Amino acid sequence: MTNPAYISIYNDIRKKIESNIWTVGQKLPSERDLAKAYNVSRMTLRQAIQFLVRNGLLVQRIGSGTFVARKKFQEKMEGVTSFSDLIRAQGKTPSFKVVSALEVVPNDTEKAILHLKGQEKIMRIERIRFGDQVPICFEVAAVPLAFVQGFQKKGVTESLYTMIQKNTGHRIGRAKQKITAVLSNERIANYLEIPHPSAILKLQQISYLDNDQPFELVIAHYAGDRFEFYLERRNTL
Amino acid sequence: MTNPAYISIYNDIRKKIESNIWTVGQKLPSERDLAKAYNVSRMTLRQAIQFLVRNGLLVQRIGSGTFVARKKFQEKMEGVTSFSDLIRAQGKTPSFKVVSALEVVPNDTEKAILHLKGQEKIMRIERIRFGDQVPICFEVAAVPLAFVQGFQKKGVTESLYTMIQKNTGHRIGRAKQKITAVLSNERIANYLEIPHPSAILKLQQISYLDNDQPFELVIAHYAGDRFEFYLERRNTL
DNA sequence: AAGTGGTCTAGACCACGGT
DNA sequence: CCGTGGTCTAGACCACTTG
Repeated sequence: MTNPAYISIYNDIRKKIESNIWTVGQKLPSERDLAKAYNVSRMTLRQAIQFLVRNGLLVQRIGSGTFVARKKFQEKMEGVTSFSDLIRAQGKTPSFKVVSALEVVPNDTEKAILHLKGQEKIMRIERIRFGDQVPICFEVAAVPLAFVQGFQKKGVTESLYTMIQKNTGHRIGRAKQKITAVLSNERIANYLEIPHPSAILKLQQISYLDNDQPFELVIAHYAGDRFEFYLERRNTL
Repeated sequence: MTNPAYISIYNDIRKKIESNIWTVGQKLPSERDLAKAYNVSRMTLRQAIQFLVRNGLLVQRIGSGTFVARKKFQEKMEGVTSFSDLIRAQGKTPSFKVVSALEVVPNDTEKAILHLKGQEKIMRIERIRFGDQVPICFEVAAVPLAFVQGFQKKGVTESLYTMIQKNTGHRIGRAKQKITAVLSNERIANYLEIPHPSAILKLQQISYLDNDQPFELVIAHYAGDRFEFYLERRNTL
C-alpha cells in the first residue's frame, strides 16, 4: 500500500513549498543533491520534479537550476476562472464586497450538486467583485457547513481552499465549469451597475476534493462588456 | 541540431497513428519490443509514449498493453471549443451550413491577428452550426490564402487542419480563446432564429502553428440559451 | 504462467548558464 | 570553467491482466 517513491517525494516537496519552507523564487538544491537527500536515483527524483513542474509549483531553467514558481497551489487551482489573475493581467486591482454570508438550508440545486443529505446546512456567500472599483461580477458560493467549521463570517478570502484542505485532510482535486450567456435581471443589473437588459456571462463552477467529493458550488454573473475569459490550449512537446 | 531520440520516436508514432497505419483501438507492440525496434532503451521509449498519452493519442492499461486512443489529433486540437464533441455529448447530431466562402481582402482585425502584409488576401468562411437541425452558432473563420492553396469552396470540413499541416509542413501548436457575452444584433438573431435582443456567447479563437505563426481566426456567436461551454481542470497526480 | 506497464537504479555524456 | 538540467543506457523487480 506504500506509495511509489516519486509520489512521496512529490508530496514532501509540495508540503515544503506550501508551508513556505521553500519560498517563492527560491532555488532548490540540485537534482543530484536532492536525489542523495531522498536516497533515490536521479531519474526517480526527476519524476517527482516533473510532476511539480507540470502542476506549476516549480520552474526549471537549464544550466541554472530549479526554482519555486511564483504561483502557489490554491491560486493555480482557481484556474481559468481566477478572477484576481484575470483582473491583474489587465493591470487593474481586484477587490470584492460581501453582500451576505449566511448559514442556510440549501436549495434543490445546491443539495443535488453538493450531495447533501437530510437537514445538512450550507454557508451561502454572495459577493460582488470589482476591478479598479468598477463592479464586474456578482457571485453566489455554497459550501457545506461541515467544511467551514469555526469559520468567521468576515473576509472569505482565498484561504478558504487551504482551510478546507486542513478541515478535511484532503486536497483539491478538480473543478468542473459551465459557461453560458443570459440576459440580466433587475437585481444583477443593479449590483453590476449596468443597463437592463444587458448580456451576462454566467459561470457555474463545481469544485471537488481529491476523493471526488464536491465541496463548493459557485454561480457567477459577469458583466459581458467588462469581462472576458481567456483560455489557451497547448500541445505538450 | 538533431532531435532527442524520444521526440523523433514521438513524431514517428504520431505519423503512424495519423496515417492510420495503427488504427483506433489497435494494440501497439509492447514497450520492450518498441524499444528494440527503435534501438533505444525502454526508459527512452517510455518518454515518447508518455507524451503521446498526455496528448491523448494513446492510452495505456497496466498489465494489458498500449492502445491507439479513440480521438485523433486534429479532433483533440479543437479542444474546449469543439462544437461537434459538445453537441454529440448532449446526444444530438451536429451539422452545419456554409453561408459564404470568399477570397477577400482582410479587415483590420484579421490583418493584425493573422500577421498579414500588404495585399495578402484571406479565405473568409461564414457558417451556421446546428444541433439536431436547430441553429446554435454563427461563425466567421478567416484563413490566409497561402494556407489553403487549391482548396475547393465546398465543405470546409475538419480536414482543414490536416490540409494546413500538409501545405505548411508545420503542426498545429496552440490556440488562444476569448469568451465574452454580448447582446444579439438583427443579422445574428435572424441566422440563429432567436428573439432580439437575446444573450449571445461570443468566442474568438486564434490558432497557431508550432512555429507560432497564426493561421486561423474564428469568431463565433452562440445562442446563449442553446449552448454552454464545459471545462474541466484537473491536478495531475 | 506469461506478458504487460509501473517503478527504480547507478551510472554516463551533452548543452547550457553564470562566474 | 564548473554546476545545472536534459537525455540516455541496460539492466532489475513489482503489480496487474489475461489466457
